[in-house]
Amino acid sequence: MKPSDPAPQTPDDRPADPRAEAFQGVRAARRSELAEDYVELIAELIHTQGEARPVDIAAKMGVTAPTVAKTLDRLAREGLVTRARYRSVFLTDEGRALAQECRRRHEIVLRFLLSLGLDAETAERDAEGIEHHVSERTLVLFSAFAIRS
Amino acid sequence: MKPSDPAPQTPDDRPADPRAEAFQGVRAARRSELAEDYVELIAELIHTQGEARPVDIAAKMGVTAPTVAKTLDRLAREGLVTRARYRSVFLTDEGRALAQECRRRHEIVLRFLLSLGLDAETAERDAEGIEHHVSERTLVLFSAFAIRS
DNA sequence: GTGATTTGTTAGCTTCGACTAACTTTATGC
DNA sequence: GCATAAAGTTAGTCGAAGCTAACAAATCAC
Ligand SMILES: [Mn+2]
Ligand SMILES: [Mn+2]
Ligand SMILES: [Mn+2]
Ligand SMILES: [Mn+2]
Repeated sequence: MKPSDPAPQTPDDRPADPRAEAFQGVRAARRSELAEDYVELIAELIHTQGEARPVDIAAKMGVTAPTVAKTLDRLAREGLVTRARYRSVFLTDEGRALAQECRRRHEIVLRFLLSLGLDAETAERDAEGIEHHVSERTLVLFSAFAIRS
Repeated sequence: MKPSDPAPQTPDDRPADPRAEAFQGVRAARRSELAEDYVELIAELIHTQGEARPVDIAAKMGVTAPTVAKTLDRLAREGLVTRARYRSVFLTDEGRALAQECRRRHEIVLRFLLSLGLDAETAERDAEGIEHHVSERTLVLFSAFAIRS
């Protein structure tokens, strides 16, 4: 009869499966990871060096200069940084807020791993990846554990 | 100029910066994340349903069927799965080994988060992302903590 | 001030991971 | 057995993130 009446199994963008929701959440986090690492690093460079130059960003990130340039353009498009040709990079208010939030998370995760007994180098490496995948709830527990230990 | 620069030159493909190494490690982990989630899920489907069908993979992953098809082709190219047109998917020995390893990590991270006091839903969601960024050393500490608590 | 070095940009290439649209094959219902 | 529904595939698009090569601008050394 009518092949279009019952709306069978995929009601629009509903996953309907808790697992699918988890994976979608992870994919969403993955999309913001790079922006987060960039603004965090830019804030740090501005703080320690006085300015954030693309060449330093490239060195710290371990990528080439053109990669940095393209990414910075994207961040500018997204309103996180401002830049002028051949000049160093600045954070917008939004970028600065994000950087601060990221730094906080990074710190919490790092201190937590260290308080668990992990060596500094591994802790830094793990934290750099984990920080983008911890919920606010988990951060609360991490903080509590680190303080109490 | 800044005389505080510790690494004045970048001779080969050497990062020379510990931070850059961390970021490169994270990027490497990112590249295997999807393959890991797929083989883990495929193993689970084979175990619980008897077979791993693309339609079920798509539902659990929360993506569309063509996305699954393309990813499965890539996994086949990489020697992790085998497939025949219109048939369900099988793991190679290598794929099965990877799946087992991933399941182990996933379990450790999940149990750790739960033992910290996190609710089940958030724990599952966080574990799905974190699992790809924990070193073996960290896993040891996670296991020890979960057992001890 | 000029030449060399460093830094930054642009163009173009590649792979990945997502999507939609359109099609084919397989399975189901009756 | 056949029509229809479900599952799977193919083709094509898009943006992100990496790279190299080549060039332009800025800065340094002197
Ligand atoms: Mn990070
Ligand atoms: Mn960080
Ligand atoms: Mn995962
Ligand atoms: Mn997993």
